[in-house]
Amino acid sequence: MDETSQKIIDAAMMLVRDHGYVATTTKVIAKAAGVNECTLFRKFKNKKDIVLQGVNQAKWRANVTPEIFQNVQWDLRADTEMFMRAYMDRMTPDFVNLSIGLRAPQLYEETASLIMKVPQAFLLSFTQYLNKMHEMGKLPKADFDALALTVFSSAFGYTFLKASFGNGLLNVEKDDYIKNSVQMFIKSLE
Amino acid sequence: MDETSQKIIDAAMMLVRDHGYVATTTKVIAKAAGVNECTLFRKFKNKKDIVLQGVNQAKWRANVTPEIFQNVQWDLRADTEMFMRAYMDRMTPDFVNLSIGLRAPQLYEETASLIMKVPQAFLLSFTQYLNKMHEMGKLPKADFDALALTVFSSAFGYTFLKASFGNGLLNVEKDDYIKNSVQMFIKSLE
DNA sequence: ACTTTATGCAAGCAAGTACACGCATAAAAG
DNA sequence: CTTTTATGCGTGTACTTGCTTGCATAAAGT
Repeated sequence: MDETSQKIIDAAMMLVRDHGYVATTTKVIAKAAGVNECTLFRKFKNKKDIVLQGVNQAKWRANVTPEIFQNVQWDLRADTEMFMRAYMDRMTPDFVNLSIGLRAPQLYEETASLIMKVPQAFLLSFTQYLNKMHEMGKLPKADFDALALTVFSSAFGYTFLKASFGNGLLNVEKDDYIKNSVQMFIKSLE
Repeated sequence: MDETSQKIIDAAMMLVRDHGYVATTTKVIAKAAGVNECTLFRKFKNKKDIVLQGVNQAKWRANVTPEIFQNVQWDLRADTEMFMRAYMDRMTPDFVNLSIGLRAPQLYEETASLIMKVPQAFLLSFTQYLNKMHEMGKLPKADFDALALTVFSSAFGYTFLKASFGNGLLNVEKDDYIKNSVQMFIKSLE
């Protein structure tokens, strides 16, 4: 990926994040990237191609992959906090807004599976973790699918609401929120 | 509100829900409403005016107001389930998608406060409820702001994820999910 | 019977949109 | 030194977009 192309992609992704895909015109992409408009079309097939290549770059995905959840200590509280924090630290308001900006009918079909990978990474990893904890005799049998979903929803809900409404809606600090949510989760399993 | 204007508003809102505000053109609104395009501008100031009037209609807001949370029995489990169900029954995928479709910079400033009223209604009502339960001696002292937020995030997260990814991501049934989440919440307060 | 009101229809308009073409030029590669 | 490559610049094109105007007509109200 040459420097110019990368500048174009970066500009496009930031604009999509801030204004949505449809409202992001090739003209403003070019201006924001500091290149001539026709350069976009020399480097990329079309506008959609720019964004699609951006979505496929690691730097334009919140770095939420199964790997970030591997560092477990087999302690329920510490690990659940780690899971939530790993997600919430990476899924910044910027990335929340980007995934909404990408929800244009023209490209959603091609981006949905990528966007879905983030929640999937959390849910799969955490469910597997809970199952292993059960096998190790550290957890009673329970509906781990539903439990993992509840924990993830908590992380997701907070992140999304914060990104959308800021402190106008919720003035609970992230750390307090995580502690509180995990405490709830733990106690319910005792 | 005359019949024609209402048809126009309804068509516009459905299109915004399905394709977003920017991608919803006056041409397709007219076609979907079964009227001539110039009729839109006889009835409304401009495209934005159509959507703004739609947003202000009760039928185009999920009917989530503080009133729907009034029917409490002062039983923590029953009431928390009622809160979650009241929200989740009304906030259908259609309304989730509509609120995303409305997130266009051109009108977000004027719709954000309306969109925010839904989470606010839940959070305020539930926090007040928890405080009253505490006054009645049925609950120990706790950080009710953070607790309410966690419960709401659970409801919100499930609703949003279901609307966005359907059963591809989560095959947990709504009723199971509510029961599970509420169980978690209750136990944590014991 | 007359007037008002609501709508359709055709045409149009200024601005914008994605994208293309040809030409100039400067740097990099051979 | 020559050729290739990358880019800027101006112009252009086919189409769309939000919105307007003038005229016809049918229904509704008086």
